[in-house]
Order: sequence, then C-alpha cells, then structure tokens
Amino acid sequence: MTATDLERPKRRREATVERLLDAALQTFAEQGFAAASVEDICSRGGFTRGAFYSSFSTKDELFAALMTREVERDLSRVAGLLTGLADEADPVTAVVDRCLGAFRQDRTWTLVVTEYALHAARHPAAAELLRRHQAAFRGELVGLIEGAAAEAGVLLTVTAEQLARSLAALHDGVTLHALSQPDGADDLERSALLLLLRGAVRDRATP
Amino acid sequence: MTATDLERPKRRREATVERLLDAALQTFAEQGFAAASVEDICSRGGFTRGAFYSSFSTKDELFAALMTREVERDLSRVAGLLTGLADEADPVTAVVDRCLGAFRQDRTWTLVVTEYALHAARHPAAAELLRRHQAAFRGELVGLIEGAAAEAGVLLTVTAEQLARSLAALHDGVTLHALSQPDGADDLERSALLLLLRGAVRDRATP
DNA sequence: TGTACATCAGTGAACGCGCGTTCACTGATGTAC
DNA sequence: TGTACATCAGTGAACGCGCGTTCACTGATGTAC
Repeated sequence: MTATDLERPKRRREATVERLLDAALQTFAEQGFAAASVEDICSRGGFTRGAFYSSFSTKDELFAALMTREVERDLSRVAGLLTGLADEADPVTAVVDRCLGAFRQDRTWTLVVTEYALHAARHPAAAELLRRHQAAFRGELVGLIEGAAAEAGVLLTVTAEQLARSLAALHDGVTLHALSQPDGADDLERSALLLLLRGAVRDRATP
Repeated sequence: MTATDLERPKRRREATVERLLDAALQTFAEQGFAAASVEDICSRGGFTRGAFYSSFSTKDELFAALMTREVERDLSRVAGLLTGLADEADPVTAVVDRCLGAFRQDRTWTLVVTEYALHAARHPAAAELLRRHQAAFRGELVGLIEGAAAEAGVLLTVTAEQLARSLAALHDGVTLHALSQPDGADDLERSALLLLLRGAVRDRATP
C-alpha cells in the first residue's frame, strides 16, 4: 500500500474542504462571521449543511481553518519578495512596489482578516494563531529590511523590528480606511510607506 | 411654556438612552455587534427589552446612535488639541504627544469602531456616517498640521491632506495591532508617528 | 472479470434554543381647573 | 391644595423565525476473493 493509496480516499474530502473554505471566505466578507449562516456558506459551495459537519465540528473551527489556510498563502507570498533584490537600483522603492503588488488592496481579504482580529480579541485560541501569523510575517519583513538596508548601504534610525511593526500597522490601517474610501488607496499606501521609510533612513552613508 | 418646560419630560428618556448607549458600548466591545443580544445590553443597563424598543426601533439604529455620540465626543477632543501650540518649542513632537494623550489606547473603543468600519462596508448608511466622521476628523488634523508647519517654519514633502490620511491610517493600524500585541503599543505608536513626520518634513528652512 | 461486502462523503429532515421584535399593560409623573 | 385626567417611560409575556447542530440514512467508490 503506497502513500498515494493512503491519500486517495481523502482526496474528495479535501476538495470539499477547499470549496467550503472558498465559500466561507466570500460569505464572511459579505455578511461577517456572526451574521453568515452555515447554510449560506454550504449552499454557496453547493453542499448541504450535513457536508459541513462531516468536515468541521463547529463554525468557529471553520473560521480558524480558513485563517490558517490564508495565512500560509500569505506567508509564502512574502517569502517570494525577498528574492533578487540585489539587482535593484533603488531597493527601498523596489520593495515598497513589490509589496504593493503582492498585497494589492483586496477588499474581501481585508474584511475577513480584520474581523478575525476582532474575533481574536475575544477568543484566546484565535489570538494565538493570529500572533503566530504576525510574528512570522514580521520576521520575513525584518529580514527583508535588514537585507535591503545592508545592500543599499543605508543606516536606520530605528531597529528593523520597529520599522517592520510600523510598516505592518500602516498597511493594515490603510487597507482598513480603503474600505470606506477606496479611491486612490493604492497611491496613498505607496506614499505613506515611502514617507515612513524616508523617516527611517539616515541620509548620508553609502559606503 | 418655556424651553426648559418643553424639555423636561424628555430628560428621563435621555438619561435612559445614555445608559443604553453606555451598556451597548461595553457589550459590543465584549461580544461584537452581531453576537451581542438586545437582552444583554438592556440587562447591563438595568432595563428590560421593552425600554430598548421605546427608544430605538432596531439594533442597527442603536449602533448608529452609539457611533454618532462617540464620534462627536471624539471630534471635540481633537479640536482641543489645536489650542496653545504657539508656546511649544518642538511643535511636531508636542502634537504627537498630545494626540497620544488624547487618544490613548482604548481597547473598548478600538473594538467597537473597528467593527463599525466593517459594518459600514456592508451598510451604505453606516458608511456615510463613518465617512463624515473621518472627513471631519481629517479636516481638524489638516488644520493642525498646517498650523504647526507654518509656526515651525517647516516645509512638507507631501500635502497636509496626504499626511493627515497617513497619520490617521497609521494610528488605526497600530491600535488594531495593539489588540493582539498590547505590550509597548504606545511606544510603538509614538515612534511610528515620529518616523512618518520625520519623513514628511524637509529639513532646512526655518525662515 | 464478477460478486459481495465495507467504507465513507454527503443528504436532508428534525430538534430545540435564543433571538429580535411586538404589544397590552402599569405605575409614576405632569397638567388643568 | 386637592382631585380627575392625560401622558409617557418602562414592564414582561408572547410570537414566530432562523439558526447551529445532530443523526439515521443513501448512494457512490474502493476492497477482497
């Protein structure tokens, strides 16, 4: 009995879970976690409620599974940003533009991740997952900042850690504002991030 | 019949509304808008549900009324920040410190206002109220920035409007992060705001 | 290949609970004379 | 000041709906021989 044999029976179930998670993402974005009913999610995915409960034991568990999946996707995207920075003439601007490209304003995702942040404020287990995500994300960002700073021969006025936290907070704040003021949100984010970076860089240097 | 006579019969009702709004603020913070039941809110305020429905016609209306009240309090606080800046040696830092003092990390408020931002993304009428709030708030901030810049003889690298938007977004992002990482959030916000301002100020000048 | 059996993903009816909202009412406060 | 009436804030029982969750079942897929 090979590994593929072992997995085959699971395949269909996994596909079902994926479809349910896709449906949940959209439904939570449209209605919010508490207001979205299990029935809404299932019918969007083309299932009945029974299918849901044969893969998840509660609605809360579904939310956690959704976040876990999306967070992993997120992290693999950041990791990709680190590659090939050496070739860039202006690494600071290049990084900002890459980040904006990778984390383009995504209304659906903003709605869901923000709701999860609120959810986490009330559910310790969710908070734990969120903190892990943020820490991993920040870790990538710190590496990225230190790499870029060293490469560009630039000195920072704060630690890379502080800068990473500030950048992450700024990003989240801008995307939150973009929910009610979508016009020019990308431009705003770009200029705001550059402002922050300009403030964090000590001009002279260039060794 | 004097104006006070006209108002007197309303007095008690107004007090009830205030108590219900206070209770709603706490309850929404603890449980979220959708999860908080009308019964939870009323019993926290010391009323039965009937009292609620003789002052509000739906739970949604209560949320709007709560935001309207809090937003007005908020705005009057910003207005206070504008006074007496002339005496300050370092107006930029002074403004940051005043803002941090006035809008200290307030978990309850962060939870509720963030939830309202999500709510507004799904309810046009709520979005309208939120936009009005943000516009008024930003207006005050722009005035504050322009005043401080002129006074300090400092030139900005972006418009005061852009800077105000960035500062507001940064503030919201930091308070949101503070929900899951409360340690040192005030320090983080202070240093992040200063970074942003440092990036926005052209050094030379002093006319 | 064919048959008998086992597994398991997904169905859909049922349950019971708690919610938002309504409404007929009560008791306190205010008004008229 | 006293009495009769009107107003109105708040009560609490009732209603009906939709929700999360359960469970006995079905039909398709996989396994053994």
